[in-house]
Amino acid sequence: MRHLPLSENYASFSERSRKAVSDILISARDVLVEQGYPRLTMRNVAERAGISVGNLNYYFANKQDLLRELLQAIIQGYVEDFSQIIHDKDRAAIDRFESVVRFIMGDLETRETTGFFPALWALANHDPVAAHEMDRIYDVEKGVLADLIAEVRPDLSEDQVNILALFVMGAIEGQTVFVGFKRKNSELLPVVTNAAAFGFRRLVSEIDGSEIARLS
Amino acid sequence: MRHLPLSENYASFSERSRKAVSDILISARDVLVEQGYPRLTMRNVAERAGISVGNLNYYFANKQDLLRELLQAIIQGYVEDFSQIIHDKDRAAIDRFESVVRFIMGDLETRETTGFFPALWALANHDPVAAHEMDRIYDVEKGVLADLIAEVRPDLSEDQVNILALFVMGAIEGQTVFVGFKRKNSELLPVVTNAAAFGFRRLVSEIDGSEIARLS
Amino acid sequence: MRHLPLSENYASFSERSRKAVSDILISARDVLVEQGYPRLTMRNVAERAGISVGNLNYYFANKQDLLRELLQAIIQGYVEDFSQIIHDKDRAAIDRFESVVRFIMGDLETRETTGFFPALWALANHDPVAAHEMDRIYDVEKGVLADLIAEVRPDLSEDQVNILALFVMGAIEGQTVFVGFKRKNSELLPVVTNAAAFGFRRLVSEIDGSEIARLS
Amino acid sequence: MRHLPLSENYASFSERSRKAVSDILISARDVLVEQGYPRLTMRNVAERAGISVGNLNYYFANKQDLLRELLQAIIQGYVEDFSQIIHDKDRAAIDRFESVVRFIMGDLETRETTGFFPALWALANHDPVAAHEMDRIYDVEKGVLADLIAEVRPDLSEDQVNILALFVMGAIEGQTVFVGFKRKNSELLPVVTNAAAFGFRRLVSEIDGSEIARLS
DNA sequence: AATGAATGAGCGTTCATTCAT
DNA sequence: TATGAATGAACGCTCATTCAT
Repeated sequence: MRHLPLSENYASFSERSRKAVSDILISARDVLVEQGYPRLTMRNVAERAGISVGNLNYYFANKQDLLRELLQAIIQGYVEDFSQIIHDKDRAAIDRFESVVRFIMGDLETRETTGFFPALWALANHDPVAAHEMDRIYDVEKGVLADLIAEVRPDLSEDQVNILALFVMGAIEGQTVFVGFKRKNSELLPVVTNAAAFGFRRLVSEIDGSEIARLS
Repeated sequence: MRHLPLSENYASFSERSRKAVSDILISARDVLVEQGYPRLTMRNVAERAGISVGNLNYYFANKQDLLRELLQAIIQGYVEDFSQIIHDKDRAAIDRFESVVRFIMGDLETRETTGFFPALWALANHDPVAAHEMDRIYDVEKGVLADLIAEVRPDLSEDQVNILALFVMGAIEGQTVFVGFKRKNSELLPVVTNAAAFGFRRLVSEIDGSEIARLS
Repeated sequence: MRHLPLSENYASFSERSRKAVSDILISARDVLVEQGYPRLTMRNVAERAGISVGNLNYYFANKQDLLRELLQAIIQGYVEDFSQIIHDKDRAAIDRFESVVRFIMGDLETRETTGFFPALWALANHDPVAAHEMDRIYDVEKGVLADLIAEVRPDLSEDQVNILALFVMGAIEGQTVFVGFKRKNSELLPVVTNAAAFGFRRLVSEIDGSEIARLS
Repeated sequence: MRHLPLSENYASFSERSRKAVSDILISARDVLVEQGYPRLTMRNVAERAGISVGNLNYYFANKQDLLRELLQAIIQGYVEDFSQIIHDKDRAAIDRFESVVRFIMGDLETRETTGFFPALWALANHDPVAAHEMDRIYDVEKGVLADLIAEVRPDLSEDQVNILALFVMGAIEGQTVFVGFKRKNSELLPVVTNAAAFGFRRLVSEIDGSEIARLS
């Protein structure tokens, strides 16, 4: 599983405390991913982390705080992954674009991703903190895609590039609930990935700027 | 808002009962959509419906039953909509395919759709009833897409058609959390729809069967 | 099972009503005997009787009333049985006494008796109605025993006879919870009955009046 | 009142916890004895103990657990009393037997005994835990009686001794509901005790083994 | 007579949170 | 830091009872 990087809020903490906080966040993530948000209770997290509820409340004064830090930590992990995608300048931009698409889709089949993101999306509908963290990760993901699309299509405006990136990102993320971990068609992820790669490649390469704005 | 068709379980009920059940389901849907699943409590639903908890339990013996009927009713509404998509034989299959894509995407911006589906996806990760209802609606949606794709591309095998339909469906549904109701980029739904229409049209028209199975 | 004689309260009722009341009481008795007092709910009784709760409340305005009538009816059945014990004047009084002891003990093994009386005793500790009905049945039972003891022992005072009858009655009833229906030692009822018959016969025949009042 | 010995489950608890558990069990016993089993609710117990329902559930995770511990504790108190009955070897076995009979009967008039045992008997008809605890106490009581009877009557087989002990025990316990605390004839307990002592003494001394097996 | 619909109180239980130690 | 103890509100659900039809 992805590691859980602590936010800078904990920079000044002792190593022991950082370990405790980290253990708690890992436990919370596991509960959330394995049992869903309604079962993400302070008790369950404390039990999973092997500490008392009182102690959990010492590290996280309330559930809101825990949830915020949890979302930040999980999302930071994904953000760091995206940031590490190498922009190998030797390869054609469109090929690097396809690589990124395939990379993101490859992640959908992990238990963590399938368990976490639908919960995040649902939460973001009513929880501002979740909505904010959701924006954070997808701004990064969209930025990665937009950079590559801009390189492939210097003729497009920034807005047009942005729209394409937004669509491609949503289209990829949407696969989660159909071919994700233990989902009904999870064995089809590889071939769906092929369809995605082909489709987005064509789309990005061939769409005319005017198509984006045209009336239906 | 979409109406909530009662299941045939209630066919034999009195008009008064059907009205009460319908009111309850509408209240439950509103609570779910507006406040999210964790707030979907028997008390909240009863209060919203203007009845007592006792009476709510009279109509739905337990929360599981209420949730099942709610999911069935909501999903039946979507299923009926899909079933009504006219297969206008005068138009080319690829044009009808694009119409369907635009129709589905047009639905994403409704409050109900944006509020409901992420909740359903999250629920389906841990609740078998939700998982089953989710399968039901997406089998229909995928079937609609697959029929059209098969008509456009008689050269593809059933499996290949199915994979394309699965991808297109996931790609459309994924837009929900980015351009849905009150989401950050909801004003971009029309142009993203254009990108989707263009991209899927190209994909379906031009992909070679061998592309689907090729190694990455 | 013993029949359930309706009290004279229902003498003026139509045959149809008497049938309904009787059905309800039988259902209530069955629920009480089979499931215990905590499960003797209006709903359970109505369901068992195949009528609605509303209708049950039509016949018995509240649970107290139902319970009172139920206790009266059940106990009346036992009372009538006791009353039918033939005082065969041809046999010796002590033999008839033993017959009555054996008769009462023979009843303990029925499901109804084992299920009903402990519930009645527990109820009588806190419910005046139950206490009153309990007095009623045991006054009769004690009277039967006392009459025979008085015949066996004309030398004893009425008080002394009464005390002996009270003791014998309690001693018999107490067997219920040890050798009653499905109780741990229920297969020993016949031999325990022998011990009882022998013991009470000796006791009644041989005890001296002065023994009853002596200090321990 | 009898003290309530905590089971060894609580041996490792802090003094404060043991005090709390003990207070709760005492409160629960009082509620059960004074108000009966249907009123033995978590809320009533908590209120009686002067704590919150939440705290009650902290000590006893559910009502079943509370009931089990309560029954165990109450019964352990009686068991310990029985175990302390001195087998004074200087006196004749039959005299010691009579003493035990008188000792047990002397207990019937306490509020606790009269309130508790009928509730236990009723409960045992439908609750396996109650049935088990009931077996536990009566196995001890029967053992005490059987030991003495065997000493009095070395000519009887173990089975025969057991049957006599079973009968005597039931006969004693049965007095509870007639001459127990605040029962109709409670003032007669002393004289009934005399009758019992005399009757059982004669029975045990004089019954012939063959009487136990004879047909009625 | 009989039903179905409705209520409000109370049930056992879980929850996030607080606090003394 | 860490625990165990405590709270009060809310949870899903059942209950006896009422009422319009």
